[in-house]
Amino acid sequence: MPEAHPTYRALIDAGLRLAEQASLSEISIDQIVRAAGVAKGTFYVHFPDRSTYLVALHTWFHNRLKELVVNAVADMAPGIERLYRATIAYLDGCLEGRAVKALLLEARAERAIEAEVQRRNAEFAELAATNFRAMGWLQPEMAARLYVAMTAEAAVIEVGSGLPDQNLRAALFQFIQRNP
Amino acid sequence: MPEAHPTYRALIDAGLRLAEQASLSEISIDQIVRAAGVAKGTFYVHFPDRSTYLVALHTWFHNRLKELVVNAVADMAPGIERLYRATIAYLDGCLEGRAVKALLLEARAERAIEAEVQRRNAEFAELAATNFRAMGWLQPEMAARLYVAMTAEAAVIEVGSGLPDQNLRAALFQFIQRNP
DNA sequence: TGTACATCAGTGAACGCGCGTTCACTGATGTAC
DNA sequence: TGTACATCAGTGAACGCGCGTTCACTGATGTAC
Repeated sequence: MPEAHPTYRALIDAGLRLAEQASLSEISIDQIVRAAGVAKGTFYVHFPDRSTYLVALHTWFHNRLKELVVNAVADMAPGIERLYRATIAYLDGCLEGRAVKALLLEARAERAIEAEVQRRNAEFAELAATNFRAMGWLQPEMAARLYVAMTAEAAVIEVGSGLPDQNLRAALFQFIQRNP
Repeated sequence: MPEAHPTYRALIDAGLRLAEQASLSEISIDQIVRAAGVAKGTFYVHFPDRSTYLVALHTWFHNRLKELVVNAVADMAPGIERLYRATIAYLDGCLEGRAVKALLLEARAERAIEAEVQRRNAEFAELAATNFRAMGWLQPEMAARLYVAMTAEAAVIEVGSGLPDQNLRAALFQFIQRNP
């Protein structure tokens, strides 16, 4: 597996670091290789082109986040409690890596990884939909997609300050409380 | 007022048309002037640089949308009914111009207009907050900001198909029904 | 153990390309007298 | 009414720059015999 190669990792790590300050479209290969401490040609030893790299970067971020969420609710039955717990795991996970804004929000503007982002968002929406269904909501799939968008917005706000914001989370949960 | 000049308008209109198919970062000045039917130099007669143009483009879009929303609820008292009506006006307004995805969502990735987008989103959130306050929600400002994000997501979904989606709107409203 | 060859990550100069921006110039319209 | 000058939107060739990508080469490691 090529993803295990140290230089591959170094290039991905460099990208995640750069994405803390810049949007994906602003990150050039020059910047990436400089941050990773390798020559420009080395980039093309590990990635056929820039697009493939951006997809890999996004996948890396998303897989880690999804794993956190899935683990956090592994033993729970679908329902509002599981939705709470999943949301908290998601927000906490986003706070660990600061590249959230670029990868969660701005990634949607990158033609190169548009499809990938859409697929990944659908995964999260599907996870959430189970809970909305158990909670007896009408249109659980659509509610789930909207809820994911709302949670992503909350993550972007929190990453802005770098700290969990309990008032914000309370506001978020208010949208799913006392509903049919 | 320079915005009234026909060529200025033509350049903005060209941008709005191009934004239906591409994200803002992908739209080059070559494309803009070709779409507007003017020479490249003409662009710089009306805009000092690309950033200023993008801000003007976003402002144009936002002003129109805000006007629609404000007019739709002008005679109503704050509360859930006004929030419904404002949301519907917002979604209907987005369906008229197809550049929504670029200007609502992907615009946040553009360093050039980041601040502008933030200010505009805050305006919408402020409008919505009045209603959440009247509805007795805790954290009405934060709830409003999350709600705006959710509504923007709904707009992007609708513009994808080009048609209003009543199930989607029902799902959206479910988040604010039967709440304290 | 020693020699010859294969493999492959890594290097960095060089490439062509498209971009945003500049600028000297044109031509139509307005103003002064 | 006619002449001289000023103003200003519009033009398009030319610019320098940074980008993604290529490629001939290096050097270390592995393999065969």
